[in-house]
Amino acid sequence: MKEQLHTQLTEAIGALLKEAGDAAEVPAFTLEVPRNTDHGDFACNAAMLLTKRLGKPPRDIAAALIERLGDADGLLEGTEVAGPGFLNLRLSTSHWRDLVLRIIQDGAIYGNNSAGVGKRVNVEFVSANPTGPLTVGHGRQAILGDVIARLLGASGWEVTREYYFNNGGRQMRVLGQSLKARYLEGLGKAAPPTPEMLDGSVEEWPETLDGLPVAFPNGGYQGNYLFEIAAELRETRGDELIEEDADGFFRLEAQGRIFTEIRKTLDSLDIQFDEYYNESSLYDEGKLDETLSDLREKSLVFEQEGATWLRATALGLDRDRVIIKGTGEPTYLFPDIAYHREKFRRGFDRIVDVQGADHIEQFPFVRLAVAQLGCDPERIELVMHQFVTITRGGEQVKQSTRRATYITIDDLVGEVGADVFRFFMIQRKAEGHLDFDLDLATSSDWKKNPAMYVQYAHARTCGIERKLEEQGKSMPEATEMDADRLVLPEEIELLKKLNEFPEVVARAAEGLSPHHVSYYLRELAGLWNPYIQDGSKHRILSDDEGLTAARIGLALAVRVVLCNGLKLLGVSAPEKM
RNA sequence: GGCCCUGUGGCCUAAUGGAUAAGGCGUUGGUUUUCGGAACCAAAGAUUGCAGGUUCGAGUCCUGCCAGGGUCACCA
Repeated sequence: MKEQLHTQLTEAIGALLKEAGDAAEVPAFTLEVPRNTDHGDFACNAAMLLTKRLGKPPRDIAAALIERLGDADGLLEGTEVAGPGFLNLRLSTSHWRDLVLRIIQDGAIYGNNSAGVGKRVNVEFVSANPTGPLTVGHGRQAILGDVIARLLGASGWEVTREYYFNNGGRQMRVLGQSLKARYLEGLGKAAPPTPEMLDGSVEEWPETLDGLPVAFPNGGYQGNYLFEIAAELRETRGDELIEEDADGFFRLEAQGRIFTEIRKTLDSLDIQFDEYYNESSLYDEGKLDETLSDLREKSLVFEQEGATWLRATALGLDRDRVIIKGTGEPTYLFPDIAYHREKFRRGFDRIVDVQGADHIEQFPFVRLAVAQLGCDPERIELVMHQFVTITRGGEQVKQSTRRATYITIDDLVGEVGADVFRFFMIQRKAEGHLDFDLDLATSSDWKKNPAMYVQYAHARTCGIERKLEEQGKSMPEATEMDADRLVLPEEIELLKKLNEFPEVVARAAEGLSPHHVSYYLRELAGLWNPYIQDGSKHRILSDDEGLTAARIGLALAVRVVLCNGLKLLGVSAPEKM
């Protein structure tokens, strides 16, 4: 419908330009739903864009356009010139009549669009190293990535959700050492570090304490989960693992168990991945060597002080970076470049990386490096998100990774539930700081809790159907739902809101901005809850059968949109609360 | 110090370059005390951090400054 209007406008503008002897292309004008409802259902800015080319005042051009547009084949009921030269277009009533029926008929697919049909997108998110439980920061990323994937899916894209499993490097080695230390400590074969050593006030650690060696590495992982794994190992294996390698058995054991826990956590949030891309496969398949020699061919690699460097300054960046350490081990950056190149080779039209603010510095290096390898850098997009703070009782909860006093996703989901957790995590745009207010999330005053406010709006639409049943009446046929009977201002408001949904989805998907959807749902619920609340003003189930059918139609349409919207957010749409 | 992100009513925030900057929380004043179990209406509250610039038009884009956060590893 919007497309039709757009086409008609383009034709009218083209005709106008031709008349004026201007053969150039029609400029890209906007056709949008104005904030102010007095400005019609759509507003177009074309006239103002043409002032220079036509040398006429914008309002005159607008008037000429209106003349040529007419009623756009019955689509429009009113057109007018407004403000500095906007074209305000009002849709004919038949459109509103059709809307309710269309929503009900489309059902689960209402709101979808075809922007990405035939194209493939890769969304990489979480990608946490299995060194410990997922924290709240990972949680934000998990929900962001998942909802972005859902939005792109609703826009016709073929989506691959990917988790980059990065199990090489020093961190994992330290993890193995930490686990082995806990194991030995429990057997009385090693001494645990003192609290002073752990909190960083002792720089040089002693090799022994009370005659026992200190096995725990400086900077090791202090979380309780390692004690638990170690205890389990002692229970099942006794002391037979003493000779096992920290970087072998213990590292793999820790990695395996922790990753299992991570997947459990993700599962509890209803997040599944299509692909766990293993860093080590880049080594096994020679992708690193290949990338290195290709970069070398471009003179982007040099040796210095025993290490191999990427000449990033040649790409306009402010410093060069080591890609292979003096030890022969690659840094994080190197496989990451090869990895992104592989994403291109795997045939994705669009590559989306969801990353935390701490990772941001990495991105320009990867992007410019793969660009040198023949990949179109425009096709990689970064969704960067700031961190999450948690507030309880009006005070910020202190978090420290080093001391392992962080709050995990499991903690939080256990407290507020997956639905509230998900909704809260996409309430703000990604680049902004997010404060997770536990008092609000667990509040018994549910009206203040936006997740439940929206869910409740959905439950209420279902309540009407139950009520209908109680009264022993049957659901009216779709054809009886005559939206012409919906004439109250609040009903028109609702119809317009429902009409907006597909555009909200399209915009959120294109801009990789899930928060548009949560805002929209909050607004729709904000219209619907008061409407249904005040039964005296506009009863839905009344003696007037025609009106009843029309309002049931409205309720069903609202239900469809709330349900679809919540589904995009991965939040359940309960029929009863 | 370099680079990145963010500055919007008292608080939290929204706004594909569009018209009178939109919600929620809180505050104040009414209405309602009942349902289809989470009430409604109204009011107050803003120089969109500051100063320039770009143009028909800037919260949005550009430059400089100020403030907060992040990051500047042969960590990941």
